Amino acid sequence: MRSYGQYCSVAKALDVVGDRWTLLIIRELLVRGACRYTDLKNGLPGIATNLLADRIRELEAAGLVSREEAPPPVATTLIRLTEAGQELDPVVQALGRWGIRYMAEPAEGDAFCSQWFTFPVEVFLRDRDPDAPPATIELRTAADPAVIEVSGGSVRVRVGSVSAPDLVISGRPQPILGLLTGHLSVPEVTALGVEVSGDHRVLRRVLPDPAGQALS
Amino acid sequence: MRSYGQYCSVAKALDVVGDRWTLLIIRELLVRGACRYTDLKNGLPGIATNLLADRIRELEAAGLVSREEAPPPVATTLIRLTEAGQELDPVVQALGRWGIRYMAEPAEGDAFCSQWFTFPVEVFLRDRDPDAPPATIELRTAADPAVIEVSGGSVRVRVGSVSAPDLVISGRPQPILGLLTGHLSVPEVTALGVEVSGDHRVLRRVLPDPAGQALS
DNA sequence: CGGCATCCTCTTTGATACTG
DNA sequence: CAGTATCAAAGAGGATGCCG
Repeated sequence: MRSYGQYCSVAKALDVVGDRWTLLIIRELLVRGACRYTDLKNGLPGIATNLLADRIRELEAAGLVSREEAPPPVATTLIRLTEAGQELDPVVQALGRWGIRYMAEPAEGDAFCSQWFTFPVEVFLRDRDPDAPPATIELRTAADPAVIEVSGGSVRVRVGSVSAPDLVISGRPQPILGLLTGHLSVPEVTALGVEVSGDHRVLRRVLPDPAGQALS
Repeated sequence: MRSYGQYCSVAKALDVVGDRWTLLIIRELLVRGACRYTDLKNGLPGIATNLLADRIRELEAAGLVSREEAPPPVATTLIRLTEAGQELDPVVQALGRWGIRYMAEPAEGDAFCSQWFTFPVEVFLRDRDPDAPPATIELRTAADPAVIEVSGGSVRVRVGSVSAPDLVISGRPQPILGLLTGHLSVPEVTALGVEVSGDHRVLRRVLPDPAGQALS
């Protein structure tokens, strides 16, 4: 990217990460951890392959990501964030919080990946009963399933499945997001075609107060 | 900007503010408050005038800025952030903090504007003696002067001058920044051509601890 | 398959000149 | 002061090809 040529830390930051797609690549590496080239490509629907290759090279040159040869069983190169790259977390978080205002719209034709549930969950969900035994919620959309793990005061999301989830939420991403952010209640999302089956008390455990009350 | 087409709040945020120059326009409006077109142009050295006009229109359409006709004495239109625009402050702050790592380099040929002192000051300076009377530090570089106002527990920066500053710091932006961030001491910046004249105790009042000790 | 490189088209930008 | 007009250069997007 062409430098802004301004002696200001905001401009300097954007000199490095202000290019199109760059912060979304960082987002993927933050929520997924180390990735293969193909994982990145799948998590960034719409990116041109040459552009992804270019950006990874630029990020590597800037010291924000590094490549690592995985040992024989996997035998591929993994791309991971360096410490400087990880320190972009507050930037991506701030963007993710600010952008939540645009998630209410239907998003016709938008792509969706289950790891993107991470942002709303980190912002809105809390483990309000840290001493209770660990619990899991499985999220099932058209994309891969994701699991919310609630345990000892922390709430985490990861891509994947679990053998016996306490609660399963299936449906379109948008109403599920409405439920997780506390904007919609269980009856409301059910009316929107979302299926919520299992132990509803887990929801009360993680949802913020006003929504937790309105669950019924 | 072409949409990323991803149902993710980070991507949605970048759909709106991810264009080149856009976040720097927000930066100017955050640190300067309402601005005329020309003020923005001066605070964004390097931007093409048509691009600035385009971006302002886009930001207006997105509801992040609004235009306001100033009353007769000024008789010009002011551009100001809406509430949604102001809420980008955490994003710009996070970028500004992350970008500080690139401010150590000499920045040969970079432009500088005095309002950009705002970011390091907000990050690094504190009023450690809130009950002391208000104090002011004037910063003089090749650009317009700026004033750091220390009063009642808060530290602010504004463009402009003051009649009788308690302390005056003159020189190149880079070593002055080193002083304000606590990376350089007064003797060190003096050796780099910075002149510090007045009541040095004001510096002890605002600088963080380790540097405050190392002033002598 | 995973991991790119090439080629081509289209859009965005940067620089400068000009106007109400 | 507050933009618009013009045009060349750079960058993005999309398709396809190559190689271990």
